[in-house]
Amino acid sequence: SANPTGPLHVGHGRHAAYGATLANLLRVAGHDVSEEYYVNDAGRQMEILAVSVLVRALAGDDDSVHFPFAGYRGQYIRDIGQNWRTAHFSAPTFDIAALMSSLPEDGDDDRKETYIDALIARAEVLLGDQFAVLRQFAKDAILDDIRDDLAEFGVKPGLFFSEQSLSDDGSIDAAIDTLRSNDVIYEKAGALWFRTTDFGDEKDRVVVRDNGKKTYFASDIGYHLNKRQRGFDRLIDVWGSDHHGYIARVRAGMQAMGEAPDHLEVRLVQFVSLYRGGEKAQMGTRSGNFVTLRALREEVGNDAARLFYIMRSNDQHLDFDLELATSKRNENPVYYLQYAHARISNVFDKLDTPDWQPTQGLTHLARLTEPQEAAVMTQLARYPEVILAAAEKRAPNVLINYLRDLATELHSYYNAHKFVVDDLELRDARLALISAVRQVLRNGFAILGISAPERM
RNA sequence: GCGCCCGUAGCUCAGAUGGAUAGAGCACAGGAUUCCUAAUCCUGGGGUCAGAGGUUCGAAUCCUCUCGGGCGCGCCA
Repeated sequence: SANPTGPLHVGHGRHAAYGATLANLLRVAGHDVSEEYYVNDAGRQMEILAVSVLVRALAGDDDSVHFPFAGYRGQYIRDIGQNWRTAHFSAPTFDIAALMSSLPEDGDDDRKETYIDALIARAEVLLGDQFAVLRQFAKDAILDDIRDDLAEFGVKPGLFFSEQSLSDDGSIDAAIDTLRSNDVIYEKAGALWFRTTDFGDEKDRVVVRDNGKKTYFASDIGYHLNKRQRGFDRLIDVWGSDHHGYIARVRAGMQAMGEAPDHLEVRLVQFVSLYRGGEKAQMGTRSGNFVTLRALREEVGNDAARLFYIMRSNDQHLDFDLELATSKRNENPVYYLQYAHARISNVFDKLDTPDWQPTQGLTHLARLTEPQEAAVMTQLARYPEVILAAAEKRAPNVLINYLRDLATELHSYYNAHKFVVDDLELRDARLALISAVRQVLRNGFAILGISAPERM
């Protein structure tokens, strides 16, 4: 999931790559898998997004106009503002001065919260029904961008699930009612609390605030219950590691609903640091000046991005070296793997009998007696167990390590022996073997979401 | 203070369920191309597996503590 308040950045990319690859892996291992992207489109952040866009729509590129400290910045906000104005606000009924007159003082501290709330309230008054239209417009624009970005990255969840829809269709209220009837809800200081301590959490948690608004946690319970009710046995969540403290309470929520705790499995993804050569690249989120997933993909390509993101175990910090990802040498695992595939393809391209079939070699496999051939065959035989182990451990990097080893054996074999020899029986046996290697590489690449180039 | 993740070669990292002399790439030194792509391969030096205890016939792996790094501990999302 990610907040639809701006483009995906490099951190989100790792989550997407991990989740998509894990889904592929589980599918190949025999599971029935559905992928969902949870959209955090509820609450105040969408309103903050709306006013950020509104300020830009009214101020244009006049940077002398004050921009709220709590607002979302970046070129994309300007673009959406411009588009919204053209589509829905071509004849403004008020100007920037009216929007911003006599608001409390803004500042880069606690004051920004008060300020942005006042600005939202003002915008709602001035825009009336149009405020909801604006909010929807901004959200759709960003979600469309995220969807396109992910699709280009080979990540295509079957469902983008809206958090807001849980409030709209009463799912959250229903969940809270269930909790109430299970006697784990109580009221304190005007808020509704869920006694998660009954289920091992370290303290109880608020589900409805004293201002009547539901917390993010309430949505979480509603969402997971909803997913269970849609028939899914096992829910695998991919979260940022900074959310690890939430596992206990969400699991408590499931248990209180009468769900077995092991129906929910949470996989944490650690942070990504970008490097360019030896130097750490800027990745701060301040001023909207972060590195987007799209920029990263454009710089290193989809294949390198997909592979680098999941090359390391997901619970380990990732140093993503942009120079390494584009280098065309052994040090770059993308090329190393793909080159093995291209080399094999090239052998078949050069073959003077283009209709050659692997079955021709199967009856002569006993001719494969070289140590490199034994090594390749041993490695090939491991593929099924590696798939199962990687799926079981939820660790796509296990598959990558395997494919690297397979590529190594292939490259060594290639350098030690010629495949297309005059002895046709031996030739056919060798071609059958490398044809099998090519197939396993293709299968593995498909799981990893990277391409299998015929030539490089 | 409490919780989660982590600490393996100069650098980036593999080493699931404990098992023989701890592996790879980069970097460093040397070598291979009349032959299917050298984006490759082969050879070599380089490690007290953060430290200290413990369990075990056997520990990088399991347990405890210490040190070091990252991230959390809201009526935020």
